[in-house]
Amino acid sequence: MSHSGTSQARRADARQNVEKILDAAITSLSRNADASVSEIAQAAGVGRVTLYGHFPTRDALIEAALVRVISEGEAVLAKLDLSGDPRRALRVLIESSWLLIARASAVLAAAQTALPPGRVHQLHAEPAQRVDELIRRGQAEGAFRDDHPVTWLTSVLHHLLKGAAVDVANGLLAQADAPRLIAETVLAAYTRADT
Amino acid sequence: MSHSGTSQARRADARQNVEKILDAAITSLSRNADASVSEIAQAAGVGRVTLYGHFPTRDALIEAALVRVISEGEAVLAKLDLSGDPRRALRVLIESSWLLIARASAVLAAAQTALPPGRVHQLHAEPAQRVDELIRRGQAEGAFRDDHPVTWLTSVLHHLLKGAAVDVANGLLAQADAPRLIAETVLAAYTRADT
DNA sequence: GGTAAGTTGAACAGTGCTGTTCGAGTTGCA
DNA sequence: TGCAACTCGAACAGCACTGTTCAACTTACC
Repeated sequence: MSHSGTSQARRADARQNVEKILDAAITSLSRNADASVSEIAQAAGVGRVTLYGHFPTRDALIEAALVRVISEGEAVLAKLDLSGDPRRALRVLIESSWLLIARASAVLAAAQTALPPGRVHQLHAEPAQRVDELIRRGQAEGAFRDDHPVTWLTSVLHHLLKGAAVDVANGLLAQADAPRLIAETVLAAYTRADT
Repeated sequence: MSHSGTSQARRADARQNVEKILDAAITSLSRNADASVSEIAQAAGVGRVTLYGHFPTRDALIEAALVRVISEGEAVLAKLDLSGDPRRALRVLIESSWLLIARASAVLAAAQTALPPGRVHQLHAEPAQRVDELIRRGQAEGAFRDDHPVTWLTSVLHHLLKGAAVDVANGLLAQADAPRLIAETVLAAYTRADT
């Protein structure tokens, strides 16, 4: 029952419960950024005490959920072929990962208030850099506008993804339409307007 | 001391305190979406009991703050000349009101979790429609792309404004650069990209 | 089948919040 | 000057949550 350690020789159901809890944490935190531990435990179909058996504190649970959702995102990102035309690459990136990224940014927001400042950015740094490089390359090749700083362009991508997720959650936007609209909008935003 | 009523014959310092409280509520909620009543009272330089003297409940306070920040926005919006070239109008709209709108959306987010669902949208409907009409007109005149639904275009504007505010708060974006970047990005996003 | 590992609800202490009451102190205003 | 309006801190009850303990239970695994 000792939480973590070197993660060895745990009984099958224990490991399974950790998974269930993390899943429940991610979806619960997505719906409500300050979901209670009881709420998450219930969503996981597990007793509250069991949860505390695996995670010493609520913050630790949130951090674990964040790590998980980020590594999920990393896994998807790593599989993608982001070489070649930057505009195509960006489209691929958005269309194949927008749901995951939406989940991620929901948990990210939840973590932002619960974890020490900087910790989130630290965990998020690696996958973020991958996107960063794509955009930088796009600028260098003349595919994306270079009159805006990279940080702003990545920010735009981030906010539009997150915003679209919010819209879907609020029923203002259909799941199916989202990826296309996001991709077209981001590509347009990355292009200098004539006027 | 009776809260509200027909808002008459209140002593000067009382009215003044209500103002101080609302101001403090707006700025406090902008920093922290679930700021406590004590926090807000302290920020207003007022006792907690005094605050409860003016607002019966935390939710009532939040609603009042929302009403106030929205009407502030309305006041700014109403003063603007949004006729003529839609692209120019949109630029004017963003540059002259982005700070206010940022404040508004922060409080809006805070209210979203504290007020009954629909209430926020209800209060927000009027000023939102004004922007709606501008975008609709822009589409009709061929100034904005019409292959995306109006709801999405307004959403894009909304999310970019809010996102920029977050970036500024996090030190990722300079106050001074924000309006220009937002305006140029939104205008680009409203323009069909060649590719 | 036996045993250690894991789960569970009940119950506890501690904390921080909301909203209220009270009594004493200030202060606008006529 | 006087009084009602207002403010204020202290202190209260109620609630929800976080973590912890315990003793009984089920279950994976050899």
